[in-house]
Amino acid sequence: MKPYYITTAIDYTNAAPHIGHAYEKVLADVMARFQRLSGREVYFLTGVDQHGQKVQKSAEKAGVTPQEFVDGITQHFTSAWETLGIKFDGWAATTDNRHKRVVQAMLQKLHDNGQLYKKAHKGHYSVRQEQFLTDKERSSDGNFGPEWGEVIELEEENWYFRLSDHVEWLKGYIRSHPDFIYPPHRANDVLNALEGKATDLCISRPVERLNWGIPLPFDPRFVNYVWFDALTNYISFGGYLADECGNEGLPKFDAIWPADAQVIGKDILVPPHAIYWMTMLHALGFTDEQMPRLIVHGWWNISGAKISKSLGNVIDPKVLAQTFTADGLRFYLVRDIATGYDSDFSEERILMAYNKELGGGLGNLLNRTLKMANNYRQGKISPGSFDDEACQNVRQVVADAEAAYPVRMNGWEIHLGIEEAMKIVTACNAFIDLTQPFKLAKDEAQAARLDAVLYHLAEALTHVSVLLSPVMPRACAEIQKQLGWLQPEAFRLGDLRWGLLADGHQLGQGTPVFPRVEIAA
RNA sequence: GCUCCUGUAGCUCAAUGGUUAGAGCAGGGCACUCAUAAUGCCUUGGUUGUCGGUUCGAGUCCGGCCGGGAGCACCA
Repeated sequence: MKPYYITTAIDYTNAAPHIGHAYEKVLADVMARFQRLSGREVYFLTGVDQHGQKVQKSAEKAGVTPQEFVDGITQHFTSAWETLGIKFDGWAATTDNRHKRVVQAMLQKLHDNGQLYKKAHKGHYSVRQEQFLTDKERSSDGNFGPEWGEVIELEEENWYFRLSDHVEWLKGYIRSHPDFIYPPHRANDVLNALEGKATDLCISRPVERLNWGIPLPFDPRFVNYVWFDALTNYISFGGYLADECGNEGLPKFDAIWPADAQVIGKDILVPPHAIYWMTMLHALGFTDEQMPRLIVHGWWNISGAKISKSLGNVIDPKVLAQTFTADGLRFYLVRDIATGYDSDFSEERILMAYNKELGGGLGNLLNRTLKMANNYRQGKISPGSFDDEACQNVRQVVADAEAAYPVRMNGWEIHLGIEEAMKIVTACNAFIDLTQPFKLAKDEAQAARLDAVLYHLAEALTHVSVLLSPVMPRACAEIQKQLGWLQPEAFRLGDLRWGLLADGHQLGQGTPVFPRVEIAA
């Protein structure tokens, strides 16, 4: 099976990352880790979009070169991803020379094939914003508002991509490939946007207006503008045209393409990814079988401005990670939203998810299990010979969860996959209250039963630690450390079976993995 | 304006046209003491936005109205 190639949108290096950036990367990272755990080879690409006018202007304002400026902002991203445990294989920075070479080679190819042409455009131009204005920019009275400053008539030559040549193909492709976009209802938006007259895509800016970009190889008076630069990262850093461009240190393109998942936000589906990106690939000669799959996620809405009072700036992922640990934040970000839909970020909810589900549920289960095992058996456990309905039920819950979990995860229903794993936690806590091992310990005649109960708890927890490891890699490693069980490097989901802990297994000491967070109201 | 989605418990959401519309959280009560004031059990709570239609039967299908949201290609 080909490696699982997963990408995220590359973030614009104009400002530091916020919770939305973090969510997308966590979502992709969870899927990448899940696929690795499933035994699939994975290539996970993420990165930053460093060119463009906003960067050029911000750098001028800051009195530094554009490269110095983007290097600074880029560090905010890389350090945030390190904090959050985002484990990517490839880093796509659009100022990377390997990327520039591919963009130029690609543009040259399209130029040679007659897919690009030059024409003059006359329209309303905002001097202050340095951009042409469309009717959408007009205010309700039909004029351009004061925010645009002086608006003049301007004629300018630019290069265009024959996007309209590929629209009919795209419509047919979307209709015949229901899996192209997840969730599928988004495809309607694309088809709706494709109704009406198709127009071509402007892909350049004169160097006088924009110089912070990649020059067109066949016309150096122009710089490439946005899409053929930013979107191309998915293939340039995947090894596309690597031989021809002399690029090294990249994957074998034929081996990893097409992307199994291009994780993007709903704001950049139409038109960039669903229309520009797809027609670009088609123009380059990619076949239907070589088209990527788009995973479109929703947004975290910040409802009301008052939620950050007691937490400080709540939308800064680093602050949240400090309060709830990186894994606590990762858990919340994929637990409290359904992929493709929006959710409201709420301080109350993240506090609840952390304290109740992780602290009171999973963490406390581990802690009470380890304390009892250490108090009654010096931490040494044995399955023993005792069995009853309660024990069987625990094993059944584990088996059911492990059957449902990969189905949910593969279908991008991460929150439901998590729910499956948490069912084991709930069942184990009920199992303790039912069997009352702390009472069994006082009765020597119940020794065999106590052995069975303790073993079932520790074994079930081991399984949970594997299932949740894509979501909370560090916390699950800590849980496994306390359980005295080291997950083998090559351990896969398919290796999960009852009896991971050997007879006589020595458990470690328990320390709260998710210490309770107290927040003053 | 055009296209599409949506309205179910305080909140977030489930319910191939078929028993008495379910679950989690929040709220209330009880139990327990191994554990991070943790856990378990029980429980209150709904005229399914509204009006009409189709049907033996409608949360589900159709239409109107009211409310919420999304998208509509040379904006990054």
